[in-house]
Order: sequence, then structure tokens, then C-alpha cells
Amino acid sequence: MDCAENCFSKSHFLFKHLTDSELDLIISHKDDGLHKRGSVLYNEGNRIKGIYCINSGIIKLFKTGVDGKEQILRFASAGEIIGYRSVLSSELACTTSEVINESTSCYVPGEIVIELIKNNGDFALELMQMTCRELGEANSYITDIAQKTAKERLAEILIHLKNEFGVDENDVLKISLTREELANIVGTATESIIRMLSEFKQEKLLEIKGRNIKILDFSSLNNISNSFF
Amino acid sequence: MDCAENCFSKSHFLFKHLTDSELDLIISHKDDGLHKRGSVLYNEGNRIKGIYCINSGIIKLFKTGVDGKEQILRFASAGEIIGYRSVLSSELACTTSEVINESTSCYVPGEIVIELIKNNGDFALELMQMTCRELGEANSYITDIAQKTAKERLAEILIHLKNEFGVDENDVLKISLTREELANIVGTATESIIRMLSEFKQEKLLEIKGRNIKILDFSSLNNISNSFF
DNA sequence: CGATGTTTTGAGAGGATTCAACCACAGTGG
DNA sequence: CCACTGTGGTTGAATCCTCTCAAAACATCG
Repeated sequence: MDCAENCFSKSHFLFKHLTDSELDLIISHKDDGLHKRGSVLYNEGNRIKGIYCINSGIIKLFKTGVDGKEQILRFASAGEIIGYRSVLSSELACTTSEVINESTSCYVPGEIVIELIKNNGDFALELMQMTCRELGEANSYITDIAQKTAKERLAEILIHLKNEFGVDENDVLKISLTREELANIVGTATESIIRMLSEFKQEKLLEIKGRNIKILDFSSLNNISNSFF
Repeated sequence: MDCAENCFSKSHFLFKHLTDSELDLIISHKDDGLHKRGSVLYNEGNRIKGIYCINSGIIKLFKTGVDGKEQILRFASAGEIIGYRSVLSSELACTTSEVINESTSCYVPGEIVIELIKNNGDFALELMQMTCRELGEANSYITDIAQKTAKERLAEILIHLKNEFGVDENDVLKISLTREELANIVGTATESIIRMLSEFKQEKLLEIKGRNIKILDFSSLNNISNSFF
């Protein structure tokens, strides 16, 4: 439950830039928490006062569209931070963050983060780089979703999920999502996901048992996805 | 052609945080340029060494999809800066920037910007806020493009273009785009844009003369767009 | 075991793309 | 001067991809 391992240590890509006293400052103000599947760290539209550093588990970040349909924008797992966008831009939260796999995280008040940005140039720069990378990924996804077919996008997402979360000892994707959640990433209907998954299964690209997905033919899937991984 | 007015002045949202000596530093290293319609500041995949601050005109930023189709991600006009994402994340440019309306801009070497981030906390914070706002917009657009129909998106874009660039004395949108460019924002086919525009025209929502678009019924268009402007 | 949520399958409707042909217009060069 | 060329805009028809709706199978859990 303590975030010292995955977050506030010298091995963390972002917090490694902090001095010992800055680390002490953050640690003395942080607030650990354990969150079960389905619980929400913050809701779209909330005023967020701090950031969350994820120590374990998986969080999904999504927006709610006009008809109430979720659009999943990204996931966050060990070492990643969420909520910083709203804290830094002084805007309301533009996403809801909900736990997918039971998660421990710690909350750090926004003033502390802003203080660190102002006083520690390396920290500021690293945080900026992180934000810029995320923006680059968002731009790519806009292009994909605007131009690719649902099937191409599903193939791409499956590859992405493997790269981001890896596989277990049986080569099964570590992250397991409902069909609806997959649909809410790809931006399509649940039924379409089901049809495409069973199509991939028939073509021997995947093996599926419930929510467990095993990629059998990575390169064919990669070809279908039309991307450059 | 001098960028002192729109960029490097105390009235600029970002550069106002600089001290006089920092402003002098940036001004002594900047490089002004005039760019005609169609000219490209940098291409997707380029390694960018500095940022461009736009003094006048309009630039479109787009990614090129698999089949060579452009996806326009945003526009930049007076006072805005482009290229900073790649400079700060140390990644290759993820977009191409092409001039739509003849533009003057000035180039500032990346090292200067990074130096300023490290040394001036307020500047760093403001730049971060700008990036975070852009990220928020990108997230919204992902949701829109994934969930809305092409018609809803077109209505939304038209409203957006009016809000961002305004209208002239005849109430005509100041930014004029080809049908293809509109299609490349909305994420649809050129023919679809043509059909939808003439549909809007028939319903007396718009008046169209070539590339000049005049919004006659803003609120109906806003209703169609299903958004919260 | 019933109750609830998830997954699956089918059929039909609808939105959007593609392809093709055609027009308008501006610029080029013989 | 006029044919030639290229770009941008328009329209129609056929096709295809996806969505929606509905119903049934399945799973999970208290």
C-alpha cells in the first residue's frame, strides 16, 4: 500500500528529479488509498485538488459522450500519475477515473506539485515531456479513429494492450476487459466487437476464453492494424 | 514581420512571465520568416530543433494517415506556438504544419525554451497549462469522433471555426477552407461534406458562396452538434 | 436456485464511402 | 486565341460497414 516503491523513489522517471527534501515533502503530504474494482477516484466535471500516483492495479480513464456511452481514453497502472491535467490547467476533470483491477494509489495535493514545478526545472521539464507524449498519442488516436475501420482499430488496440500490460505465463493478456469496455476504447458497438473477435478467432489470430485473450498471430494482427509498431 | 507585437511581449499569455532579460535573450535568438500559402514549416517525422510563434496568418497542423489522407488536428494563428510538443518530448514531429493564410512567424531555438522552463517556474507552469488544455481538447475530440455522426461533427466544427477565427463585416467565417480540408477535420469523405453543407444550406442554416460560409442559424447548428458550447 | 449482468447471434435499417461522370474555373503554352 | 491541363466542386448510384433492436444463451453470485 505504500507508494514509496513505485512512485516516490529515485527510480521513478518523474520523481527521480526531486531532491531528498522534496521527496520528503511529497511523502509527508501524500495520502495512500486502496480502491476496489468499480470504485471511482474522481468524476468528469469534478474539481480535482491533487494528483494520484498509481502504485498497483489498473485504472481506466474515460469521458462520457452525449448518450452516456463511455469513451475510454487511456489506462493508468503502476508508476503512472493521473489527474495532473486538471490540476495543472485549473480546469474541471475532463475524464472519470475508475478502477478496473484493484489498485493502490496515493494522493498528492496539487499545491505541492505546482510548487515543485516552479522550483525544480528538471521535474517541470520531465512532467512536460510526459504531457507532450500523451498529447502525441492522443493525436495519433484521433487520426486512427477518423480514418481506420473498426477492425483495424481493434487489431491495433489488442497489440497495444499486449505492449502496455504484457502477458502472463500462458501468453494471455494481463489486462482483461469486458466486450463493452473494448468497444468503448475502439469506439464502436459492443456487438461489433463480439463479431470481430470471433472473426479473429476463426482466422486463428486469437484464442479467447471469456475475457481472457491470447494473441496467436501477432504479425497478422499487426498487418491488419495498419500501424507502425 | 516582427513578432514583438503578438508574441514576445508582456501582453502574451505565455511570454508575459519572462523577465526583461529573458525576453531579450529570446528576441536576440529568434528568426523571423514570411510563409506563403502552401508552404510547410516542418513535416511529420522531422526532427524539430525549435518552436515557431505565429505572428499573423493561419497554419494547419495535420497528420498523414495510412492511405495518405490528412487528418487536421488543429489550427494555429496569431500568438500561438507550434512545434513545442516535439521539442519538449524529444520526439520526431507528429504533424506537418502547412500555411493556409499567408503567415509571419518566428523561430526560437529549442535550447532557449528548455532553458526558460528550467529557470522560470511561472513560464514552465503556463506552458504546462497550455499543453494540458490542448490535451483536454484532444480528448474531447476523440470522444466526438468516436461517438458522433459526421453531420453532428460538421456542425460542431463550423461553430468551432466561428468561435476561434470569428467573422468579417458580412458575418462570413474569416477562415475559408476547401471542402477537402473540412473533410480532413471532420474525418469523413469530401463528398460527404459537400452533401451535408448543401443540406445545411437547404435548411437555411448556412449561406455558402464558394469557400465562404456564413452561419445563419447558430442555435440550430449548435443543437445539431450536440455539444456544450 | 432465481436474479442480474454479460455474451452471442440474427435481421434489418441507415449512414457513409467509393467510384464515376460532369461542370466550373484558372493557368499554361502552342 | 483556343486547346490543354489541373484543381476543386457537385451529383448519382451501388456498395459496404456499422449500428440498432430483439431474443436467446450463458455466467456469476448471493
